[in-house]
Amino acid sequence: MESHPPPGGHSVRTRSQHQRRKRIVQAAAALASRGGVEAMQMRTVAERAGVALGTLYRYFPSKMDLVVAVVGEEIDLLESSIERRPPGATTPASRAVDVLMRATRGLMREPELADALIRSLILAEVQTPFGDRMTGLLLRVAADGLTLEDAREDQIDLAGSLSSVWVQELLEMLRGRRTYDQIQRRIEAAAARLFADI
Amino acid sequence: MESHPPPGGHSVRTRSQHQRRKRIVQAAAALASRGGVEAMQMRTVAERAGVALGTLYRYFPSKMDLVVAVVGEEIDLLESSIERRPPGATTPASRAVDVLMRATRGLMREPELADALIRSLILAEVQTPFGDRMTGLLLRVAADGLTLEDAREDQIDLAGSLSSVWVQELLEMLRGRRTYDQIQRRIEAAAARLFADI
DNA sequence: TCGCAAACTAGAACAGATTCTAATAGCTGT
DNA sequence: ACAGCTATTAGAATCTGTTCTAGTTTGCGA
Repeated sequence: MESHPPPGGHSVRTRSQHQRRKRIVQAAAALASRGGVEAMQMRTVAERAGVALGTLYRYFPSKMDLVVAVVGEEIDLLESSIERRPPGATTPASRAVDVLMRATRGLMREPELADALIRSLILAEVQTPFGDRMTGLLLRVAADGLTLEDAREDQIDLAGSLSSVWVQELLEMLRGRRTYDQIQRRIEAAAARLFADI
Repeated sequence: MESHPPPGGHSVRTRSQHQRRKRIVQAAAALASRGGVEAMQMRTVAERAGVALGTLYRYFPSKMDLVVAVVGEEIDLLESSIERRPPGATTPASRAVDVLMRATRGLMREPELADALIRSLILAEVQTPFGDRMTGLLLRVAADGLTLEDAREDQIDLAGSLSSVWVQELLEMLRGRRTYDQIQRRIEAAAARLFADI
């Protein structure tokens, strides 16, 4: 239910705790990229990361928290990729499409992981930074550096909507009900309209 | 994972099997409309429906299948209500908004059940007719009688996108992260753009 | 260095979904 | 009435997420 404050409660996370946390997330990601969430069993993750089950639960109070952490890393990758090579298209809508399709291709590379992560996140009871981060990324890229704080409410609404459309399309694709081209067409259509006057 | 063919495998479902199935679904719905999915425990459902656990699993191979069945009944209600009293607004976009907000209010009445509904929709492996039905309903209502078969692909895309936005907003609401008014604002903004030239 | 609080560990315990088993009940065709 | 089949039942068993326990290790301020 909670996010994941460092174990101690009040103090700063030490280096070794940071390492441990990282090892756990990596082990989890490795397992998930094979058999999906069900292969990512808490006992197995703990074993693989070389920590006790209780320790795993100290770092990640629930499996969902762990999933969220794994997803967080994926988004980090996307963000740094965008930073490294920003979309060069000329309209806000096409820059947004660029980002989303790049993310789509990234996730397609590990379909099991993607499927597991997307599903879990959508079902998550916990507050996940996922939606907000994607929304912020879209705004930044579409409206040239606009941040979530500076954006007008209606701009946030529209970026959020585009993000929703994308997530749903991604899910459909992972279910085998959409091709990459279909997603692209739909995202382009939605972005062109939603971001027309952003 | 599977749909739910009648127990026997090949033969027609008998009356008593039909009754049994119905009792199970009713018991499940009753439990879910209180504590949500977690209150709807398989043992409890079986007990409440007066069948053995094994029998419950013969009818519904997984809890999700049971949820989907419960949800199916709710969707029927929703659709027939909308057909009984069609939205009277003047623009396609506002008729679509009308439908979606009516559905929203309907679902708000049983939040626990709604939560289960939306979640199951999103993660169902099985093809739930819901997405298509909602898309079709939106098209029909917005473009005055247009059916899924007659619609152009781009129209279906846009209606599908609006449906995605709605589902995501609904989920956020059920998580307590959106108010009704926020949803309305977002749906109106999205519909106005997506359905502008439908 | 001492001592304490927090972190860690192995493993048992618990909970709820799902599966399995052995036995019984009910129907169908002969 | 009988044989053979499927449905059903009670209950045990299994699997995995989560919690709990009791004891050990570690970091660190006095």
